[in-house]
Amino acid sequence: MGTLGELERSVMDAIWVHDDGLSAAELRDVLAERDLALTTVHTVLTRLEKKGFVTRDRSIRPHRYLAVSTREDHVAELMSEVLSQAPDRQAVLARFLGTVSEADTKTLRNLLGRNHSTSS
Amino acid sequence: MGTLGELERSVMDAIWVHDDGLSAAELRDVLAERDLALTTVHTVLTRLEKKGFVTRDRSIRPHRYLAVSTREDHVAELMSEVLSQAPDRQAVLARFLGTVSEADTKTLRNLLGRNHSTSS
DNA sequence: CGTAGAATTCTACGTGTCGTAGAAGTTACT
DNA sequence: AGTAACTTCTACGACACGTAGAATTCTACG
Repeated sequence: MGTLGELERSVMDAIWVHDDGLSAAELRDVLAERDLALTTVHTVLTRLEKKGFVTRDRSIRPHRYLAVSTREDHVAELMSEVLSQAPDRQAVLARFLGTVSEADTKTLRNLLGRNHSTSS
Repeated sequence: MGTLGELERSVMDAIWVHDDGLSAAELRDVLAERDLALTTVHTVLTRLEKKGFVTRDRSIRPHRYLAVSTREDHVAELMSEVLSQAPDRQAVLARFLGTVSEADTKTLRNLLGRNHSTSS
């Protein structure tokens, strides 16, 4: 239930870039290449709201649409979800490390380097 | 184009468990709870073949269906795909580490521990 | 070699989601 | 109150997927 269509993704991308939120009209302009009707944008926004990806500020008139979570949080959550699809997490993580770039592994090493767990 | 429907996922799960492959009839039995017609299983298998998730051994008569890659490889690939959805990979990885279990971080530490890159 | 029975392929339909947007309703400002 | 902008309602076509009947192709046995 967390899947996004193509237009929906584009809209989310735009919203994620604008942390202060945008109105439907602004969104239509940002997505100008698509040349969408304003109502189309509204429909998508309503669906994204229903899916829990955006909230809207109804207190001001051109309602402003805001992302519920950052793109990074969203993607991280998706990764966890995906990881949980396989029973053998270790095997998945091993293969995952094999597919990512050197820079990514370096990042992970850094992040894991500090904050060691002193368990058992 | 790498999405699986619900039945498709169930079928893949069954195929992934049986590394030696299964026939359509065997699959129907494995998915007995669903009480599917054999033709339904065939349709799904054909679609999964078209999507590149399974191959079939056409040399023997009850064709045997085999997974193209292991579930772990598949999931790892999905994770990489998802990760690439955000431009700030570092931020995603940081949040990702925040969402996974202690055991997972330990696994990652182990995997990253050895095999250091001696780059420049 | 012919044919029955099993297996495979072809075709199709119902439902749900998504891109798309017109029409109708609501709000706000003058 | 009228009008222009904004929002909601409703809808339709396309596509994916679950589902499966009908048609075709194999294969083994007599």
